[in-house]
Amino acid sequence: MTRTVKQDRAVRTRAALIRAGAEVFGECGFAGASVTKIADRAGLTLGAVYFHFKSKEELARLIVAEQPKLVVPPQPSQGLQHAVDVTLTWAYQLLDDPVLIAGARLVMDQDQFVPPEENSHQQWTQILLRDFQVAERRRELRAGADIQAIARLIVSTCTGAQMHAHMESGRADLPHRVEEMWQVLLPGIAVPSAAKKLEFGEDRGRGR
Amino acid sequence: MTRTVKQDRAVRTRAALIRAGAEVFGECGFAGASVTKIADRAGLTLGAVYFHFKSKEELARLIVAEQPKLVVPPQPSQGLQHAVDVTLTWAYQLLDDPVLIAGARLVMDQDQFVPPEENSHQQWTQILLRDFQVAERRRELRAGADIQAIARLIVSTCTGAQMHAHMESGRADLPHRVEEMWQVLLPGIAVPSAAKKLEFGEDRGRGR
DNA sequence: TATAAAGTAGAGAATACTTTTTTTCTTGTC
DNA sequence: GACAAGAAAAAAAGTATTCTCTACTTTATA
Repeated sequence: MTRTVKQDRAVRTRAALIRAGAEVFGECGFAGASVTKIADRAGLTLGAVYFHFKSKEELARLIVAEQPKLVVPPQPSQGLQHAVDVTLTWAYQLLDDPVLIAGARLVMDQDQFVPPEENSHQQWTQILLRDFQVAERRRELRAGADIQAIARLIVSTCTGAQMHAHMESGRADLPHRVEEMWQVLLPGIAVPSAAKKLEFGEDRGRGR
Repeated sequence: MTRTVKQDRAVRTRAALIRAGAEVFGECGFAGASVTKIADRAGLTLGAVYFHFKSKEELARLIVAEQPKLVVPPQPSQGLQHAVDVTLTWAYQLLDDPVLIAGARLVMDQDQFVPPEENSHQQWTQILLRDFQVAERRRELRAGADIQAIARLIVSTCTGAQMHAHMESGRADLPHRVEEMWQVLLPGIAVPSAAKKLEFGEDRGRGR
């Protein structure tokens, strides 16, 4: 009997389809992106798309699920600094990563292909919440801070900032906006001594 | 020659179409909303839609343009308080106004039917910017506050908060989130004496 | 009653997503 | 190295829906 493993050509075309899908979803949204457009963008045909993915929904779902794995701060950190690093890394990486761009664009379309419990808002909120729990133990936060509310606020702000930045500058000034966000937010949530120690800038977002 | 004025039946059906359009756009986004669905929702036919509106784009454009006029705080105010009032009014009205809901949903789809200079981000940012200019003259803001940056930040946050609230609670907790936003933001932008005087709560959003 | 406004009904051409069929390529075995 | 078998991709077809436009009919006004 002839056993055949997955060919690496298949691995490549699958990656190409995910990339092309991310690009088109990022530009047109879910409903506006046609499978034909995606196949064309990848230089492939409809058959290739439907060989690798069960449906347009599944392709979109995989692209959204891929996201959190992509955002890994270049330098180790904890607590408040880690929260800062995650947002900055996300902002810088969003400048040229089609998958992250698609994730941001599909935020509102998610209900069409993602089960309610897995939406990206909650994913990001959980990540930040853990950082703030650590920050709380390290006494970096003001007394009585509602860390759940703060985590949600930051995710909201980043989501909105991405949209503004997309429309006004092609996202180029997103990192700057994220940094501004922290400058305005910090006095309200962190103790001054902890806020003073935080590091920002490009180093935090894409390594030195 | 027989002159005939616009019949008020036409006024009613036009309003019904705008409402139906807003509902469907709000649920499906621009590309996902079909003109057929809109006509069905209004209990009318395709012909009626195209009699009143040149195209699907035009209908969406009108719905987005309608927005700022809809948000009028119930009580007169100025400066910082007016900024607060506008955001709260917007949040409360968004709970049950299909046109505002559509405006929020279409934020990312705008490039498909709105000329770049008229996008809703800039509309709202301008409104808040004027409030902050007044606030600055009244010495409500901290020295050296970048009011342009703050205005953008607030619009971003409201945009993002609407999306989170939509997914997690059907928007029910949006006013609460907006109020939380101000509580966290104010220490960073306003002088304590001015912040202390601000009023929040449902009264500010939909009258007493 | 005549005229224009407002709506209905339906057609057309394009495009949508998906499935099925056919071809090409790759791999393992002899 | 040739051959067989299955994986990968192309090609094509199917079904449904898209947006828009063009008659045609109803309704309201003067």
